[in-house]
Amino acid sequence: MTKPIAPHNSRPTMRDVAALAGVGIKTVSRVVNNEPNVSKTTAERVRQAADELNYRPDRFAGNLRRLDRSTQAIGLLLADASDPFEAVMQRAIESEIETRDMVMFTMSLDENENRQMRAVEEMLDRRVDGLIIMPVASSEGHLVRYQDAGLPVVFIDRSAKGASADTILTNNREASALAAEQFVSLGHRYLGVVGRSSTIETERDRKAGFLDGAERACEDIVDVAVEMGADDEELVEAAVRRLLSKEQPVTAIFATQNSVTVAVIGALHRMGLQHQVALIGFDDFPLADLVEPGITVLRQDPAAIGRLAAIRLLDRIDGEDGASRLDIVPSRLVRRGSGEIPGPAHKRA
Amino acid sequence: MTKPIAPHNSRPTMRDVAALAGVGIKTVSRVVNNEPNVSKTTAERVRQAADELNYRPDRFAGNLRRLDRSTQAIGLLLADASDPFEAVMQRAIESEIETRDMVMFTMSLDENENRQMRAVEEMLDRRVDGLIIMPVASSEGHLVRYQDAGLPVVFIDRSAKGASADTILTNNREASALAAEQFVSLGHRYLGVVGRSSTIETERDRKAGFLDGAERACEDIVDVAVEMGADDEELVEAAVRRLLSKEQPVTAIFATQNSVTVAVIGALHRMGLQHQVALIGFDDFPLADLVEPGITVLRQDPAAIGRLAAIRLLDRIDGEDGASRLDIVPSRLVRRGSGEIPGPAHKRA
DNA sequence: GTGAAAGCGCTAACAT
DNA sequence: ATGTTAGCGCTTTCAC
Repeated sequence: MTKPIAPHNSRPTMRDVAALAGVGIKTVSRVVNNEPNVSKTTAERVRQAADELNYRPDRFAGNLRRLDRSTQAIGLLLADASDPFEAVMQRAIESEIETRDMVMFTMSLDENENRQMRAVEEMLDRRVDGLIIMPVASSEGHLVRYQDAGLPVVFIDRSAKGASADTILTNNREASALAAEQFVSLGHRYLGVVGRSSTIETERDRKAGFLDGAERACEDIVDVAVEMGADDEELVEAAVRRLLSKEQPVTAIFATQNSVTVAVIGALHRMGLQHQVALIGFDDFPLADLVEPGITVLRQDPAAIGRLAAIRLLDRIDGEDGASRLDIVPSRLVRRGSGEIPGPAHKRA
Repeated sequence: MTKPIAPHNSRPTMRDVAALAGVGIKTVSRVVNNEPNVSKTTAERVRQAADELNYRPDRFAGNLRRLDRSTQAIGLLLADASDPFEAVMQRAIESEIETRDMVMFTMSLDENENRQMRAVEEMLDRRVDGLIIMPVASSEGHLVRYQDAGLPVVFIDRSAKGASADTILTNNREASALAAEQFVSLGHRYLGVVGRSSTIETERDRKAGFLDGAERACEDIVDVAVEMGADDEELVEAAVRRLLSKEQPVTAIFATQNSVTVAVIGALHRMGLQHQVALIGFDDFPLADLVEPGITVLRQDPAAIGRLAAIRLLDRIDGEDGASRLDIVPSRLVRRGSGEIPGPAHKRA
C-alpha cells in the first residue's frame, strides 16, 4: 500500500504513430481499421511505426465517436458459475464467441432477484453487446426497456416471465414424464419426487412432468409423494426418510437435480436400501456408472445448450429481428440399473 | 440479419442532466462522482434530474481523461473453465472482487501457449486492472514488460517460470509424498503412478512428490512404476492394465488428478480389482464416498485458493509493492477405504 | 460553490 | 490517396 498507483497506461497513441510514420492521424486510423484508400507502401510504413512503438489502439476511445458502439463483449448471468452443469455451458459459450474475438463477463446470481437486477445494470454500464441470462427473478420485466432500446437477450435453462426473448431449454417435462412411465411400467405404484425449491422453474417443470407421466401411465392407482425444498444434503436425507416411512412407503424415487440425486444416493446407502428402492435422477454426473447399483439418469446436454445460446445471441447482435425463438435441447434416459429395479406390481416376463 | 443495427446507446448524457437541473455540466460531474463543493440543495436537484432521465455515467468516456484509468475489471485466465476444480476457484474469485464492485472476464487456455499470449493481449486491450493466470506456457516471460509497466498479476494453481508474481499453490509435493508413505506403511512395495501429460507443472510435482515419499518411506525395496500422458479414459485404462500385468504387478496406485482417478476407478471395476488394488487420488469429487470401496483422496481447497488469489491481486491493485509472495494452501488426506487396502508386506497389528 | 474552456484518443464528415 | 476539423462524454484546470 506504499507506492503511488503505477498506471500501466502510458501507451503510445495514434498521433505518436502518425508522427513516426510521417503521415496524418487519419491515415493511421485507416490502416489500423483496415479501411480502404491507403497505398500499400504507406500502409506498410504505418504498420512498421506501430510495431516499433508497440502501439495498440484504444478501443474505448474509438467507441466514443463510432456509431455502432460495439464492445465485442457479452455478459453471462448464471445462477452459480461453480455448478458443473453451468460451468460446461459457460465453456461452450466461450468457445462459440471466441470465433468472433468476443469475450465474456460472468456473474453469479445465487437465485437472488436483486443480484440479477444489479448484474444487468452492471453489464449495461459496461456496454456489453448482449446478455445471456439464466433467469432467477420472478419476473424479467425489468429487462424490457433495455430490449426495447435494442439490447439482445437470450434466456438459458429457464424460461422467463414478463419478457420475451430467444430461449434455450431442456425438455424438462417430457423427460421427467419418461421417468415416471418407466417406474410405473416396472410395477411401482408408490412414487416419490425429491427436489429443491419450487421457486426454481426447472424444479417445478420436472416435478410437473413427473406427475403428468405418472398420471398418463397409470394402470392401477399410482400415488406420488412430493418433497420439494430439499436444498441441502440434510434436507434431502430427511425427505427420503419421510418417503420411506409413510404408511405406504415409496418404492421408486425421482430426483430433480444433480446434487439432489447424489444426496439421495447417500441416504439410500446409509439405510442399505440402494438395491431395493428405484432411483432416476435428472442430469448426469461422473461416477454415476460406478456406484452400486449404477444410477439411471436423464442426461442433459449443457454444451449444446450453451452453444445454441451463443449462436442465437450472435444472430441477434447481427441484427436478426424475427419473433422470439424457443429451442428445446433433448435429454435422454441413460439406464444403469437404479432406475430398472422392479416394483411390487411387476409382472415377470 | 435484416434490420439495421439497433444501437442500445441513445442514453442521456451529463449535458442533458445539467440542462434539466439548470446547472453546469461540471456540477453534475461533481455530484455523480461524490466530489465536494456542491451545496446540498444543488446536489439534490441534480440527482432528481439524473433519476428522471435515467442517467448512467459513461465509464469509458470518463476514463479517457481521468488519470487512473481503472476499469474495475480483472481478467481470469484458466486452463479450462469447465473443469469443476477451476469452476470453484472462479466462483471464489468472483465473490471476492464483487465486494469492490469489480467484474471479471474469464478465458480458457486449453494448455495452449499461443492461446495464453493472445488472451493476455486481449485483456490488456480491454484495460483490465489486473490478471489472475493459471499459467500454461513454458515461460511466462512475455508478461514481464506488462508487469514492468505496472500490470498486477497473480499466478494460481501453478508456479510460473520466467516471470515473478504472487502465486497461490496447493502443497502438491508434500501431499503426494504422504500418499506414498501411507502405501508403504501399509505393506505395499510395488507402487504405480498414473497421471496426465508431464508438461503440466502440477502433474510433475505430484509425481515427484510421490517418488520422494516412496524413497523416504522405503523400508525394503520400493519400486514405483510411472505412467504419465494418460490424457483420456482409454489411455488411463491402458496404463492401469500395464501396471497390473508387469512382472511384479503394482498393488497400489496413485492418480494425480480428478479425472484420472475416476478413470482408474472405472478400469479397476471392470477388472474386478477394486478391492485388491489400493488407490489414492489427488483432488476430491462427489460420490467418492459412495463407490465401493470409498475413494481415499488428497482433498484440495479450490475456494480458498481462489479467494486468496483475489485478495492478493486486489492488494497489488491497491499499490502494495513488496516482493512476490508465495502462498501454499494445504490439501489433506481424506481416508475412505481405497487407500487403506493393505499390501503383501503388511504386518497385522 | 460554480462553470467555461481545453483536451483525453479516437472516428465522422468533409475537405483536398 | 491523404489530411483537416469537429466532436464523442467525460475530467481536468483554472477562473470566477
